[in-house]
Amino acid sequence: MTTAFNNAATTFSHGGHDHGTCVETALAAAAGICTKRGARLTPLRRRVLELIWRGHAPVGAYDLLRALAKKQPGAAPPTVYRALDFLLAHGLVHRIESLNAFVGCAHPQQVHGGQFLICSDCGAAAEVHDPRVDAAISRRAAELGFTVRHKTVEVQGLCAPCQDRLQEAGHGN
Amino acid sequence: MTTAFNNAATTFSHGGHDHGTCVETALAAAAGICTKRGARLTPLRRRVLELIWRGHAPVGAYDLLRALAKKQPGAAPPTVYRALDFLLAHGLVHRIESLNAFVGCAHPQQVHGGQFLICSDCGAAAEVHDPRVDAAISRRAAELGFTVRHKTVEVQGLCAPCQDRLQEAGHGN
DNA sequence: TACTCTTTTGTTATGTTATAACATACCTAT
DNA sequence: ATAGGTATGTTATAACATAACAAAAGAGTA
Ligand SMILES: [Zn+2]
Ligand SMILES: [Zn+2]
Ligand SMILES: [Zn+2]
Ligand SMILES: [Zn+2]
Repeated sequence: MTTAFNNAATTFSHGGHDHGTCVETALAAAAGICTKRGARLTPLRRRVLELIWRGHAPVGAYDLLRALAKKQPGAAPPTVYRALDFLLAHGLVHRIESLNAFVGCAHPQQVHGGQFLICSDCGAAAEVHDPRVDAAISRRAAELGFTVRHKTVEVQGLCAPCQDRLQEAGHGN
Repeated sequence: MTTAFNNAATTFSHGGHDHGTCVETALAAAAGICTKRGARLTPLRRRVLELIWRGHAPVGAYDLLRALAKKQPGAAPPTVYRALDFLLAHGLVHRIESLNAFVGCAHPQQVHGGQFLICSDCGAAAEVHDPRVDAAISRRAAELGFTVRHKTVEVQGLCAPCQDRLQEAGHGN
């Protein structure tokens, strides 16, 4: 089997993976998608996507702005929010509602509402697509005559490595 | 069977229900819970809870502040955020992350993370507790070694009455 | 009662996130 | 070239949230 990048295990591996490959994969996928759709992944938009992919933890718009402003003094809030709007519209990033922050999409090929596991300790957010979760929500909504437009599932907790680390640290107490 | 207040059908009934009863039920339940716990549902906190229960649509903190300020000129952001902190801590209201807004809890007796169906048209948010949704999320998290602390499920879409109304309006086009 | 400790509320200031509105630059096609 | 659309620059402001300290109110005790 081929190595799967941008899955939950990779996200929570805390640097124990080749993150350069994550970024390359994501940027290449984004470029391909935009070309196919006739959308323009301009240098600015590409730069913002790159900044978001600096890690697996969701990034705030003003963090992006600060990073952007280092090489681009004219950058202002609309600069980054417009880029984010573009990236969101094309499914290249997701907004994490409970953090007011943005994270790169692990599977931008198909349209989807994301389900996220967010580690309270290391901050990483892993995108998962559990059809059972999806089906359970759809089923319940249908029972109530509710038409679903978008599902938000965000689970706060501790990833396995952080649990282990915290437990280890606890031994000393 | 007794009439069930504050369920999804009631929430989406668009005024076709006795909302006074919703409010009374909620305030009485809140008072009971606070008494039992030795927590103080002060006039201010009670007033904020009452304002949140003016409808079934989530309310922003600054909307609450404006409403509060009419009878209480000294009210400032901390006034309302403190009251909200209290109400959240005691499970009397929920925060809707995707709206930065707050809604009354329909079942404050037991601790729970809420699942919400939010109508994009009328704005109402119905709290549901589907054990299958809950179980599916827990199961998936467990498979990935992720320890769940809090689940956020917020579904945007159209409630049945709004669908019907929009479809009806569409006939004229 | 007077005291003291704790909780709640008042008050001012500031931090953080997001958008409105209009100007300019840049592509693309005729 | 030039007109129309898309993207970015720029300034201002709206919307959401918290920090920090002061004053008041409640609850228990001497
Ligand atoms: Zn990576
Ligand atoms: Zn972690
Ligand atoms: Zn009601
Ligand atoms: Zn509705």
